[in-house]
Amino acid sequence: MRLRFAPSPTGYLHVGGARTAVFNWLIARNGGGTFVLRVEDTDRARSSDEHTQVILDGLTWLGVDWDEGPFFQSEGVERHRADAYRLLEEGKAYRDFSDSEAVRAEAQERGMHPSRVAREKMQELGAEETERRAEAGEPFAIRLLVPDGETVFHDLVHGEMHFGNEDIDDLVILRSDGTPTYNLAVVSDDAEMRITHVLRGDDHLSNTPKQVLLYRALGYSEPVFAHVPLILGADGKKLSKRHGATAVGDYSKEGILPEAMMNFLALLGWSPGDDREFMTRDELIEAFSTDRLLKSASVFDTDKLAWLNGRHLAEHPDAELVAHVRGILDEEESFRPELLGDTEWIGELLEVIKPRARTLDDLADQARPFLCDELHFESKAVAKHWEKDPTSAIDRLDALLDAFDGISWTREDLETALRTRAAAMDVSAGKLIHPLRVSLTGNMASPGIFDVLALLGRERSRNRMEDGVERIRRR
RNA sequence: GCCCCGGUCGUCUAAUGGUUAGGACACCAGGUUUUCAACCUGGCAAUCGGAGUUCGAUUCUCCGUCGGGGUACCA
Repeated sequence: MRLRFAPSPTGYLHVGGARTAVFNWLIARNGGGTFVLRVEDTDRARSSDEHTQVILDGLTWLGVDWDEGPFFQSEGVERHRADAYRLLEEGKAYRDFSDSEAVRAEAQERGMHPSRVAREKMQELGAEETERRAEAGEPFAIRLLVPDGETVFHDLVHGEMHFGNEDIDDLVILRSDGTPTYNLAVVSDDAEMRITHVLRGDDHLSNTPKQVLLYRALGYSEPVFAHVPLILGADGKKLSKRHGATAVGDYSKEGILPEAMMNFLALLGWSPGDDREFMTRDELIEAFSTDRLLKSASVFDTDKLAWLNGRHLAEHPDAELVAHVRGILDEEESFRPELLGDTEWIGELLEVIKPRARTLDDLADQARPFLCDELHFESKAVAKHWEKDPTSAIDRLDALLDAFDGISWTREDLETALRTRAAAMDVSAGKLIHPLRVSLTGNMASPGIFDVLALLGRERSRNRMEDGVERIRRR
């Protein structure tokens, strides 16, 4: 089994393309096949090395690795050209000297397809004249001469497909400037690379009969086709930039984990058949099969992706999470990277912040009060728990400073001390906890307050509490 | 216009010629709790419409409708 992913480097790696890549990769890995990467850069004007690199990086990030390539379609132009000329010599294609603009206008006028007008012109011209003009160096395009009849092929997703050849135009296979067109290039390349399974987006379904005709005309053996449905935006329209993030790179920037992205993408247009949704890479490879591919388009639901990411986050190795958090917090001036060295402490921290985070960005936000000295005070928290009743807030922080004085700094003892003091003051524990949380984290919400105290340690906690008292006084 | 593809809760999906049409995300309610999450319990919610085949169709067929793709000397 030989499969391929063949993106054109005219933009970033779109999630739809990424999903196609994932499907191909999954099939290859599941069945011991070979996965080939081919960059379709025949459209020179729109292609760039930069885009190619972005696409390669995106695949690598996702964990989609290739066994062969990347090959570049532009490297095969000589072969493409040779294929086109062979068809010409064999009478399966013809020269088209006409001006494409004029032909299109005429076709429009006569209600015909442009290629049929071109075919008519070719026939009017006659073989001799055609030959003469070619020898005189007049430029021409080469069109495939579509035979009468019907083109039938099998699609793994859609079943047997029938197309009447009268609906297939005599497509240009070689432009008048000598460059091959897409349909010829893919067929020639897929044949050359001995691709056995072509799985791609539904948008290529209508191209397939043309390509099948090309395979047959060239005498190349046809691959098995599978056309997977498209991915839509939340409004049910084709996913585009106005839906927000559509590039794989956008999601990596937002703190989505690659294994979560792959998991989510695999579930768009495919399902394992049971109720499993959270799946590791290995589980996906194990479970994947083309016969469970779906026919209908699906909507890219970022909420579900976020949920899935949270699940993967919980299973992700701590060391890597720490590296990500460091990357994000490095921007922060008061960041103290040396704290990351204490693996036991970091482990405890991650344990309490992981369930509160869905993305790596969330995780960094949660970790910030513990890893940075400078707090970002949430105005809502300050207003509610400090400013509404500043006197009580100060009293309560002072009381806690006193209550915590000299005790062993453990979750249990801290809790006992706080609750005892609350009882003595005849207030609920929450009344002490809320202003305390603001002083320790600057936030409205945080992990359990005794976890926060323990994680911060005596020194940093007391400093922040004292600083809190100062801040309230100054207001 | 012509050709082609598709249509199960808001979303991702499961299922079968006969089921109370299942699960998940989201949402709502309750529990837990110092907050926010996480977690537990419960709830809301779907077979695009119309014919036909059949004892019985969500499932099979046709028509319609809606959505999508193609119809380039783009890929």
